[in-house]
Order: sequence, then structure tokens, then C-alpha cells
Amino acid sequence: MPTDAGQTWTIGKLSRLTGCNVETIRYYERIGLLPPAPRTAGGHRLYGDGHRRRLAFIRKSRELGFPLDEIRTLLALADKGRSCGEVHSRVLAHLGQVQSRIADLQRMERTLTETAARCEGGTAPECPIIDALSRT
Amino acid sequence: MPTDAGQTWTIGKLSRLTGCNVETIRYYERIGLLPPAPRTAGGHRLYGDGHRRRLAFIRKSRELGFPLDEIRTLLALADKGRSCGEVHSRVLAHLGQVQSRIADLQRMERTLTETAARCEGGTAPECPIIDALSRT
DNA sequence: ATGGGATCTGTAGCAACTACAGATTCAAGG
DNA sequence: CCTTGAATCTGTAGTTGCTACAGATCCCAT
Repeated sequence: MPTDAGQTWTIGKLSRLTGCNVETIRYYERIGLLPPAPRTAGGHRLYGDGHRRRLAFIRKSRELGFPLDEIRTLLALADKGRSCGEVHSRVLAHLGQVQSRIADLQRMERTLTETAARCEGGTAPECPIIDALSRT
Repeated sequence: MPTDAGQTWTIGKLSRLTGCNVETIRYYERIGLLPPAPRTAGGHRLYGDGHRRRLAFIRKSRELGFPLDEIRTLLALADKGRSCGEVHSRVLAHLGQVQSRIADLQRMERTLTETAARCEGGTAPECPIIDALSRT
């Protein structure tokens, strides 16, 4: 049961519906991630369910950290259908990026914790943190 | 034993010395993170040990994820001296940001892993990943 | 009919660099 | 001393993914 087949929304309604900012929606259209929306006589955009689903896909992918260009590719694959393998490997590749970013941040976390610890309760005239940050 | 007191380097040497790109060094000067370097007669920059240490501080802080604006503040505190408490609390605040970013990424990681798993070995005509990404 | 919210286009800004182009300078070799 | 090629100079524009206007226009409820 699809949502009421002929339903349409203005950009503001779509924004509330998807949690995506109005200017961001227009931005996605400008860069070709969303197809141009049909317009009212006065030039206002009118969105249908296809647009809504596509935007939901984009938002969800963004939340998972995919860059827009990768989302563009994913959308093309989705449109093409039967590209599950390709999609799967791209998801795994992205997962790898996320994991390596996590590792980076954990290294930072460790160093920051150590650095902060040198100072714990210290009232030294020279700041050990500043010193630590100056080491080549 | 400070490094040979009067030693100077060209921007290229300083770049190799610190691992910081030449254009980035000039950029830091432009935005006021590094003080303007003295010049040769022909207009080339000449750096001394003070610059070298300041740049090392900036790079190290960047590696730890501090934004440039925060580094600007840290440098000011370092110049002022006796601001160890303030520095300490800023390091802890940043540590908090890093940790929450890690948590974000771990959420992404989990969802990506789950999403990828739905597809494992599947040759379904409809791609479950694409479906998952479309859910509002 | 009107008033005020929603929408329109186009442009500029953010972080933190990076990448040129085109001109000039420096240093090593002959 | 002169040449030549590498290094450096300035200034500007591009990157990613939005966000924030300004100033004009439109739509809908009263």
C-alpha cells in the first residue's frame, strides 16, 4: 500500500517530513542529486512520493557518513536495479573508512588523555601540556 | 642546549622539517596563526627557531584534532604563560568532543555492519541494502 | 482584498586546506 | 660572471556539504 498515490508536498512540508532543511533540498536539486521538481503556476516546487523516497535515501545515507558523490553512485545503482553486489561492496568499503576514522580518533583520544593527565592537579609554572604540544 | 641560536630556514626547509606543506605554512601566516616571517632582500621568507616551535605546536594540535581557532587561543595562553588551568580544561573539553565523535562513528559502524549483513550472500532481485537506506 | 508566512533566485560564507598561474629570486655548476 | 633550473613569491579559485542571507514574489486564510 503506497502512500496515497497522487499526494504532493511543498518544499516546506517535505522538509518537515524528512527532517531535511529547505535550502539543503534545493541544494540537492542544484547539484543533481534530486531531479528537478515540477512547479506550480507561480514557480513553487511540488514534490511527490518518488522525491520523498529519494530524499529519505539521501538523508539516511548521509547519516551513515556516505559522501554525496558516493550517494550519487548508490542512487544510480538503485535505479539500475540488480546491482546488489556492487552496492554491498561499496557499503563494505565505506565501513572500512569509518573504522579507520574511528581508529584515528581513538589515537587522538589516548594522546589527549595522557596529555591532560600530566597536568592533573599540577600548578607548575611551566605548563606540561603546552610543552607536550610543542614536541616535534 | 637550544638549536644553534641563529639558524634560519627557508619555507621549503621548514616544510620538510615539520612535515607541514609549504602552502599551509603561508596559509597559517595569512590567517595570523604564525607571525609574519622576516624576509630576504628578494622577499623570500626566513624562519628561525621560534617559528619552528610555533609551527610544531600547531601541527601537533591539529593532529590531535583541535580546530585552528582553538589553537589560536591555546597559543595565546601559551604566550601568556601561567594559564595551565585554562589549557587543561580546554584539552578536556576537546577530549569530550572527540569522544562524542567516536560514539557517532561507532553508531554508523554498527548500522553499516547490520546493513551489509542483510545482503551477505544474497542474490535477491531487490537489494535489501537499498531498501534499508530508503527507510524514513 | 489583504496581510503575513512561505517560497523563489542568486550569491556569499564556513573550515582547513590545496592547487594552480605567472612572475621573480636564489644557488649551484661551468 | 653567467646561466639555468629549482624554489619561492602573490593572488585567486577550488574542495565538501551545507547554511545564511537579500530582495522579490507567491499563496492562502481571514
